[in-house]
Amino acid sequence: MSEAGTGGESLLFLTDEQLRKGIEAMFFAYRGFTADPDRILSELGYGRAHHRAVHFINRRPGLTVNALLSVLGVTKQSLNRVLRTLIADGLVESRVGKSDRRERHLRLTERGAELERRLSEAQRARMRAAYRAAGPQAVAGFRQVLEAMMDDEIRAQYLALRDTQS
Amino acid sequence: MSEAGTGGESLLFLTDEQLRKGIEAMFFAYRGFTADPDRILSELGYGRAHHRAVHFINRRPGLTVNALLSVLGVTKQSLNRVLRTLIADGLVESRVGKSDRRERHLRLTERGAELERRLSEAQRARMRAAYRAAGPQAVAGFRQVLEAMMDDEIRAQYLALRDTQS
DNA sequence: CAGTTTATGTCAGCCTTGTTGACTTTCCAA
DNA sequence: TTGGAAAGTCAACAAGGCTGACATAAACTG
Repeated sequence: MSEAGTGGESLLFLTDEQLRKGIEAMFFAYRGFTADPDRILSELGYGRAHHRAVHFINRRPGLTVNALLSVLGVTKQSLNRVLRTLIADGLVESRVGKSDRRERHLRLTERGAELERRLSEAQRARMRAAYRAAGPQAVAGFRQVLEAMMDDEIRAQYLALRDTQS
Repeated sequence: MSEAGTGGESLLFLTDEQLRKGIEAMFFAYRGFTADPDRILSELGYGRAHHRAVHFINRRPGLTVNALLSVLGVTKQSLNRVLRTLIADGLVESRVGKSDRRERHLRLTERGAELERRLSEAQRARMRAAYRAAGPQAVAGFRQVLEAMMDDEIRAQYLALRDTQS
């Protein structure tokens, strides 16, 4: 795994050693990525699962339980537990669907939106600092590698969501 | 990436919208990042915690429980449970410290090393594909952003480990 | 209209992996 | 030599995954 490559480009960045550094960087960076929201959440007695639900409900207001399920990649029983507490606490509202009354459409209440802003601002602040430190070109590369790392199915979901207005 | 900015550089990459895309990319990519090892682990009745322990024991053979604890960022009780099963299953060996007999020094057995190779090769394969697809420049940016995203303390640990031979 | 499928919710029970508290063994310093 | 600190272990609890079974309501299909 080394030395000069085909196409006149070095392949040194594909050595096991380089890959290992990337793997460890991913592991440690993800800890930082979730650290700030985690602190806020634990004050309120919530966990990461609540954050994820709130995030995607904010992103697609009115989405159905089923849609949320498939974005999050968890079972309905697992999501339901989280959703139940968010609804009981008045952060999420569940409305019966107009055209299909079996569906429940989810949206954040004003209080839910407030929590969402608090969580996402904390997460953005760290991201902003990292982006600023690394510069625009690094950020473009960062996004490229992450997108290439996703499962095909997940990437399709991500791309469909990516350029959507919230 | 265009426009004029302070210092002659565009700041469009720091908009909330761009940050949000990065946050979601991180979320979905991490799922892909762990997906392959997770499949192998669940066949064997292990979880991600076992993977992390095996990874870092392989990286620093002979490290103490305490050292492993601080790399992983969990409590010793939590780690102990995982370690106990790995030792019972003959994947990890625990030796009483020579100079300080309170310490336990951990290393992989041959079977443990075999599992480690299987797990890390699966993870590297995905990483390699992503790196190859994105190219060396993107990879450099990827690493820069990840490093900037870590907590200061964690980054120090990561950097100390980064260029160490395993 | 009867029967089936779909969307959702709920209960029960299991597992992994985090937590805190209490305890033992060992080391070291006063 | 004794008391505290450090390393590790055991016990018990909680969050949040999972599966399986089942209920309800609404929609769809023959």
